[in-house]
Amino acid sequence: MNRIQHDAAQLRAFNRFHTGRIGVLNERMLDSRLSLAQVRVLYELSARNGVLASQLARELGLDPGYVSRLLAGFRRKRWITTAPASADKRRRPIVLTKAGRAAFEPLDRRSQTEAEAMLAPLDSSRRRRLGEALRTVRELLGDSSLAAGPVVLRSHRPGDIGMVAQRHGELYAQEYGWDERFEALVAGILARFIENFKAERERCWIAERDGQFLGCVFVVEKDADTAQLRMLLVEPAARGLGLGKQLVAECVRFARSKRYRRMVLWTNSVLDAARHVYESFGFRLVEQGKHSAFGKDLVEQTWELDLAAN
Amino acid sequence: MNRIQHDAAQLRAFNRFHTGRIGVLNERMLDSRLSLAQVRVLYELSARNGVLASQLARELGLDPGYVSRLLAGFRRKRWITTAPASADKRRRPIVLTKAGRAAFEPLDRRSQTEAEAMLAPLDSSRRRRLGEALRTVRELLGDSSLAAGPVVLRSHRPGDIGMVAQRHGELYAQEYGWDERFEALVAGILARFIENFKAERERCWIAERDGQFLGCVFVVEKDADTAQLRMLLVEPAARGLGLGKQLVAECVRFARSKRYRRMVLWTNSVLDAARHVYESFGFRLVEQGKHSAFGKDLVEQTWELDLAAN
DNA sequence: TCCATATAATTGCCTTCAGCAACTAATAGA
DNA sequence: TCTATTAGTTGCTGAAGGCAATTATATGGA
Repeated sequence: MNRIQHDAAQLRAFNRFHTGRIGVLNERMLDSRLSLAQVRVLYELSARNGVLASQLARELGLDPGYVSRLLAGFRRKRWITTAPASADKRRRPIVLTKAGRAAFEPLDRRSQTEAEAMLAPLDSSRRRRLGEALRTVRELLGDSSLAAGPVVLRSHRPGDIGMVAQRHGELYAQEYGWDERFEALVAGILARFIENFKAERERCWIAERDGQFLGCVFVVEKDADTAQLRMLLVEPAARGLGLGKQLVAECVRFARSKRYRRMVLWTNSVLDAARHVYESFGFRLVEQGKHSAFGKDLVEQTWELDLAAN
Repeated sequence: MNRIQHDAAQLRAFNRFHTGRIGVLNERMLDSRLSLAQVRVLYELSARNGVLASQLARELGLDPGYVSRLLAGFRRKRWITTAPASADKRRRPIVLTKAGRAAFEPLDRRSQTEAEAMLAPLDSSRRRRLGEALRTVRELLGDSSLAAGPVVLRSHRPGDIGMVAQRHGELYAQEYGWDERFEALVAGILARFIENFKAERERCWIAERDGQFLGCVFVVEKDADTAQLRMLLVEPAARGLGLGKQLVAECVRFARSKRYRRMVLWTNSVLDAARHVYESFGFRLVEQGKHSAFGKDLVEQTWELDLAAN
């Protein structure tokens, strides 16, 4: 069994577990008179005012005729009414009545209570771990309704040094085939960064979203007048957000505020995306040369930005 | 909304997502003539020879009468037979016939293919992340059938250096309140380990289970006669498995095989569990002294093991 | 030893579920 | 203006599946 087959088998095992664990709870919904389909429709109605029957059918994967009948049933109980028609007279947006809300509310509360009961045996750190895992699954299986949190920049704390080294190591291995010596180089730089850390002259930014590492950048003192930008990294998952620019902008702003006169950085010709970011800030290529490292033949470059200008 | 209510809401959101995403796929099982219940029963039958109808009903949450009818249907198609009765004549263990297996096999393969298709858009690191998340969810929601894989020891590869540093940093921060300078120390040691790596004299072991980091240990050359054991770490989740002993045993065996005459290690008085492991291998405390590091006052110790003995 | 009680499996009865196709009404496109 | 498409409804129907009664066997006391 190869890797993807194994992963798929895991996914199936999870699905069986989940239908067993959750599905059964739902089947005859919490000893109300309502079927699972009815509850799902009610939930949608309560969450989104004015949905169309056709939307419900499509999104919940139900037969349109069946949905029509379910809705007819709700209408008979006066749980829903048809909203004043829009321009298109075929459409009849559905809204829950007060009675409908009242009928749904205890179900909703009950289901909430069940979920809480499931979490009760877990301590808060486990709950957080569970929450992250659930979010990860949804994200990776492409839940479009999953609202992403904001990107936050923060300074470093324990665990970050290793994380930054690890992501450098894995990413550059994946994308450029560099071997573990690159990761070691980064680890060494990071180690020195912490050991000689000058809070007034140096800084790092870790970008996260929902606790997930998205990228980082470091500014270290090269000499009294020169700041060095190091270890700019943007996760593939975060590309296209302008995160690289944002991180470099922080560095430049910081360096200016600390009265550095110039900023330099070392990079590599294969890193196209990064180069474009540097260029956009006015960095100029001042030196380059071939070298061999990390199991590859590379062209290293030194870029410089005059901070005194403009 | 307090914390647990929020978490419960997340769980419910996940359940809705999952039933939408997976449930629907299953409903009318892959355009075969079989219902979801039939497929679930078939799956159980194929996985466990000789189950009882009552077990199926209980474990899948189905009505016994319904199960009986499903099985009668299968029996009519000659997909199952009743195994020779056990001592208890009420019980009729069910076994799949060859025809039953043949009927299930394409379904199973199809479902496997569907799962693979779902994973196809994910690269391998995302797949690993997904697999971990799925496993976490099952573990935390108490899936008793979750069998843990074997613990495997392997050598290092890109990403490990950072991971090892990160776990040192986070764990020691959590458990002993050491600050990020400890992580930096570890990162520096790791960087030098890779940069000066002598494949014939040095080695590291990373312990994993199901792709999850469980612990590590390193052996580096101190001088021609002396091996140094460094960075022994066992994750809290893996404690009690004897992993610490196993890792140290690998180190000692390796050092012996490379003709080192002694093995030394540096540790700290607060690390009780590790000390016991060292003692059990015959390490003797040869030196200790107070020092301040990582924001704490500590007692560092040097231990030594004579490899020439016995 | 015998009886009350429990477990395993089956069957009859019945309601609800839910797929399919035909149908109406309104709209959009050519 | 004609045609195709979309939104929603309705009739028909087989299957799903809950509940209770029934049979056969086991088991644990008195």
